[in-house]
Amino acid sequence: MEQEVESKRRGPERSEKARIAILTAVAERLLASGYDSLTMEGIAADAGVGKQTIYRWWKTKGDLVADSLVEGFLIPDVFSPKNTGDIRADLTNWLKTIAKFLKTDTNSELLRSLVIASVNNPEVGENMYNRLGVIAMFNERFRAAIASGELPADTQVMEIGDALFGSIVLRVLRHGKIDETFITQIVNLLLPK
Amino acid sequence: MEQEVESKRRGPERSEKARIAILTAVAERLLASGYDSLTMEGIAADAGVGKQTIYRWWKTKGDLVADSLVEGFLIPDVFSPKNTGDIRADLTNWLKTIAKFLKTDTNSELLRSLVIASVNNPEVGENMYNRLGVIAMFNERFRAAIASGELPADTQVMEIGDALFGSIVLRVLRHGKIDETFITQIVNLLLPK
Amino acid sequence: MEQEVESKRRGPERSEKARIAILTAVAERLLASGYDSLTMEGIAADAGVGKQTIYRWWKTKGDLVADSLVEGFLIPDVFSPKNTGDIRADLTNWLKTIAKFLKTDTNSELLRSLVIASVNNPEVGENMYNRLGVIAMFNERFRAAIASGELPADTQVMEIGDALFGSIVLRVLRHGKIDETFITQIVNLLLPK
Amino acid sequence: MEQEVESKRRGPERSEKARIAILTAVAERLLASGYDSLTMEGIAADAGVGKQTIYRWWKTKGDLVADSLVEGFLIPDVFSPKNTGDIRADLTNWLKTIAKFLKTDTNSELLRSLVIASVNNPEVGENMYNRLGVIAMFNERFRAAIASGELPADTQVMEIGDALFGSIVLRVLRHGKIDETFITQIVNLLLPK
DNA sequence: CGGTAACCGAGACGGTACGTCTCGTCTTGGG
DNA sequence: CCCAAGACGAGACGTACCGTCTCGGTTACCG
Repeated sequence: MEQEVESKRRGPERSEKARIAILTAVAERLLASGYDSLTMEGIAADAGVGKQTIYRWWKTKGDLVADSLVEGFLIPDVFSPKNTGDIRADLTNWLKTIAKFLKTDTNSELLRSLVIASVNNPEVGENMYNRLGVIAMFNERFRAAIASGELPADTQVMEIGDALFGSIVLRVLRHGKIDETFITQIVNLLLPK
Repeated sequence: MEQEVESKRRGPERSEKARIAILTAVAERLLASGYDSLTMEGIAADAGVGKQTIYRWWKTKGDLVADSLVEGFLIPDVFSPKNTGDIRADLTNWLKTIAKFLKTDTNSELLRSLVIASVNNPEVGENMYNRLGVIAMFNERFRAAIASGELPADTQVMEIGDALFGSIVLRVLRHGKIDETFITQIVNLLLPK
Repeated sequence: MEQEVESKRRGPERSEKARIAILTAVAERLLASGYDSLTMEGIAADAGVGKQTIYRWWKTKGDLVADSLVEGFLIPDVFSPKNTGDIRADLTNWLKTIAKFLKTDTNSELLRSLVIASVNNPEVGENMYNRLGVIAMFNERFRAAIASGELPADTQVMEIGDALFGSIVLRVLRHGKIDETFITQIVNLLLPK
Repeated sequence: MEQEVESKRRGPERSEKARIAILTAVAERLLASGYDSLTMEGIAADAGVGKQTIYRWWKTKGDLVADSLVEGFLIPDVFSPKNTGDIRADLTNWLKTIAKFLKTDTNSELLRSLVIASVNNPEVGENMYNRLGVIAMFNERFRAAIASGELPADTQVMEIGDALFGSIVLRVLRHGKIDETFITQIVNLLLPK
């Protein structure tokens, strides 16, 4: 991950242009041809940057992916669940957004790449949760539903979250579809009326 | 994957000794230091085999892992669920076996390696299900429970399976524990009394 | 070189068809793309022959080339010098035949290949002398000229031969021309009127 | 006013240490065991260098040999012919130096290796001429002899050179001796009194 | 205002591994 | 015992990247 800012130093400041170029190159490569083709030399070439500029600010490939993810180069900002007061409806709608996103080969391949990256760097996994709104859905929306009495206080929130997102990951790993039937079934299973 | 047997050809037959040596080497490397250190040259050296002998019979690294998995070099034969007539007890016991297996760093690292391998080769994923008894648990034990009336006929068997195994995979990816608490909670969630 | 025939042995006799196919394949490869592309596997494939059949009868690549040369697959039978009673005229005519032969890229490349082969197998060099008529020219035609009194008895026959053929080899090695001027000059130099 | 046309390159300069190590390794391998054992991997290993560093600067094995030759790693600097005013004596002495050099198996094997290398790279042949003093002998010493009237103006200098050096090459190819008798005879033949 | 420390691009370096090719030997089954 | 086929252990080929190091050039603070 990126280093912290020091108090005062000499010399030029970090080039924002280079930083953006690098994270953009990471995203383009990842989306275009998957994790295997994500080479440091390729990124440097695409970004028009020296390799040292990459290694100066990121230690590993996983850090690069994590950062590119955090900064929104990989997954759009559309996965914040709404709160209409109906937890089942909100969950279903959120799942539909995810299903739509994963419908393209590019995006499901991206998710597979992120799974690989998260093996080498746990931060990738965490950020993936964030970008896809998993945290927002379960840590916030579900907690709110409990607070409002819509759900019982002993609801196993994180277990439901893992079961739900785990189902999705498994399906994507085996190139399966995330369709309406699946959404209905999984919601019924994990959030019975 | 391995080629099919032809009708009749001339020349020496495939060396079983080499085949075993290769699959053993794959398993040893995978268990010892993960997917990243699984190099074709290393496998060949460990197995005392020419590289061409590997490429003659397997096209990709994923094929090697899939075969090593299928032939039982990676995961032991201990995950067949029992049928005591009590589906909750049988599921819980099966989960405990898996939890015990994944308790060691070696084995949880192995599962992470298999997840990576399954991205490049879907067969790895399928065979992982088989070896860990996921198929046996859900396609057989659950079906039997439905047949015996222990479970309702409309039980979403595969959805439960994915949710359960997906939870485990997610937990292992983020180096989390699979403990008794988790087992109790997930069973309660997915198989309510 | 090929093995000697034993007195009596069991089993089928050596396949003449295979022998010819192999020597033909050697010649074709050598003429088509030079010594570097002369691989044992390529020869076997071209000849429709098992590799062992080659190794059974020839020990080295050089032996193959030597045999292909001896049997006339590489250099045609047109280099026997005539004896018109005029040694200068006969030598000049013989040189013109050689010059014509070496005019094509294929043949000059062949000679370069034979030079390489002769480094690994001296027999190739000797047979090259034979096929190009060097032996016939100097060991026979020159001796005859001495016997008939056309040349002095102390003529350094083999030295002249080496000087002449050496000039040609050097020129071919450096891709130089063997033209009429060269022939006139070298004859004047080595066989002064 | 002169313009600074050369745009200075950025980045590290070529490593002279690596360059010398590589050419030395080429020479050692060539002298120790001939052209066949001259492998790129072996050179890289001997020189303590990555293979890419070789391929970065030399395209072929022949280029390596040519460079090693040019830089004097293969043939010593002792073949400049003298000018005593007696061309026959100078030629004879030069030939004796060469004969002495070629007396060892190592050096005659080296010459055979250089002949092979020159087939793939004409520069090797040219540089061999230079290092052995052939150019100096014929293009300079002979021209001087003509200028001083010691030799007739129409002397076929290069033809004599080729005939002489060709004789030597042929003899070395067939593992023959370059002895005093040979030298006397060839000088008498090509430079009659 | 000159020194100097950290930035940048480029890219050479010693390495590892890739997947392919060929070597020479060995092993089948058929003639 | 010959033959075609071809598997085998071995190892070189030339390429792609790795992560480190070294250039010359460019800021931007600091004394």
